[in-house]
Amino acid sequence: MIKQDIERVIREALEAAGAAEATFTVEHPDLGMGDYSTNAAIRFPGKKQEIFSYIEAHKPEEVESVELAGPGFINFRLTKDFFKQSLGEIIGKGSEFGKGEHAKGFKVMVEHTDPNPFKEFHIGHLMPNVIGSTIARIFEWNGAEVKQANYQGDMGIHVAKAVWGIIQGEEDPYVAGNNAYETHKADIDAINKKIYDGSDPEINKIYEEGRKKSLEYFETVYKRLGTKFDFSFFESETAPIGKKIVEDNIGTVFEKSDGAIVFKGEKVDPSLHTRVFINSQGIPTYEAKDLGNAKNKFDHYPYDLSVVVTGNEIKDYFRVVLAAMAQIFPDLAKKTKHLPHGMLRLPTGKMSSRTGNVITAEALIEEVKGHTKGDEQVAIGAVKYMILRQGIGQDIVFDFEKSVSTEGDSGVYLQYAHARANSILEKAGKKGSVEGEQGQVRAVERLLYRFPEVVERAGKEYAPNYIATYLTELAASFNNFYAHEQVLDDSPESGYRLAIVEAFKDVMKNGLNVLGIPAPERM
RNA sequence: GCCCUCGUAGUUCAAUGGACAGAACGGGAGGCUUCUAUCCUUCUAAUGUAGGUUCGAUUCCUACCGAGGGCACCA
Repeated sequence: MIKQDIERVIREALEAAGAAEATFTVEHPDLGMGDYSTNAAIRFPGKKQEIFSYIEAHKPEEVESVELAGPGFINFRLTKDFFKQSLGEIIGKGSEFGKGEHAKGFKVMVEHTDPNPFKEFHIGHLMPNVIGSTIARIFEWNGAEVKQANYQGDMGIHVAKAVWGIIQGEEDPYVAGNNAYETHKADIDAINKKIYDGSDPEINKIYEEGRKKSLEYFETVYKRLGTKFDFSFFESETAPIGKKIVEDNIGTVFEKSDGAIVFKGEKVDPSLHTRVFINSQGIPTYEAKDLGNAKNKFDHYPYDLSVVVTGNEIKDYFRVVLAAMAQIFPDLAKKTKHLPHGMLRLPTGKMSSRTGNVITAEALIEEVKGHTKGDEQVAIGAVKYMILRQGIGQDIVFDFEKSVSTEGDSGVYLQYAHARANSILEKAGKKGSVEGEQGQVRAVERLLYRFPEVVERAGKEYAPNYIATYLTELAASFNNFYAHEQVLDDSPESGYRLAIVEAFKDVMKNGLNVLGIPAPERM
């Protein structure tokens, strides 16, 4: 609202200065410089005074002062009344504050986590799970209709390896099968084919039992993490769909090569490469299944945007699949956004696992829980925050001490600030009031009203860390405010200060909700 | 060999082409403790190298150095 008003005045000023075509930005500068800032005048050194004067003379009523600073930035400082109103708005909207409509009517499918049955739910699955479900919530907060999908590899060589391991009576079937693949390749490949065509009743039975058990185990993990999927898709269903799509396009999109059916990506773009879509045994590979998956997902839910969250080691692979898809389903390819994330690493020697080199997600949570007095909510929040605090494409080195630190950059710090605000309100035993005397505008007030903009930007740029960073800054400014201002006294301003506490509590709670971090009322 | 990604304080991370490159932890110095596992103030310290584009570059371009990932029947 206010931002649009400022933009309008700037445009008028540029027109008046004969620079109607100029582009400019309006953004939040550092707190000390004001509430909004524009670079509109910077390109016109000769006219900056003229532009500035126009803006100053026509400033929106919510703007208290305008100043020309630095190399030509124009900074806007908002009125105390504006903050008073925004505080009232936050308290009035409560748990709705921050919800926007910029993605209203938009159907989004977010596919994430994608664990493979027969294998462990390891720490590598924590990344897509936490990031994917948060992206989904951010879109929801921006007004979109969102469905979350889990796409699971219940078919393929990795499953054949595990089934082989089960037949051998191995304690850890997948690891055993994987180790034995070089020496028993023919056997395992044969099992793979049998699983695919379902021709062997004995293998079918082993397969079905293992699959069921595995999926039940995943459900317990989702419950713990707070993930709810709207759809569960499996490679066993996308395989035939994908296979048919590929077969229908042989000669046009795909070609035969050494008995396999391949897509030559380099013919479209030299930075792409050739990939096999149906192998020489006639079994569709992951590539073909992904093609089938895209169509299958759209058939279940006609999305405007399909976000696929996976590890970034698959980035180049996905580009090739998308290039093939662009020739078959150009519309779906255009709607697909691949979101690669980094790896979650542990400091060396920090944890070891009995089963090979795999560390399960639950083992990590338990380890963190050991540092949180056994508090599950705090542990989950700590893990999620560590993942969300940084850019999603980067690898993370999980620091146990830091993750549960009560100060600084951690989930606990945010949860604690929220619980503390709650506790203050409870102790006050009364509602805050924006009608009281206001006093100085503090950093907390300057930050609170920005929350909806932060959520919007996080959605546009697929960047949950914007929200995490914002919340941390907000919590710090709140702690500062609390340390220096009397909230629980009888001064004329105390009612208003209490209102700040209340608004802070709402924004922090909403922020934690968007990130999927538990926000206990008390700790 | 080719294709991607990434090199920022001692450490872990930020920075839609903008103003003195921000935080947090660590380390130094103080203070507060009303409300938990406190918290606050202050000091310390960084853009891998060399060019280029720009009024302005951590950001864009080129080369080099260094790390990681990928490159046909795995996912």
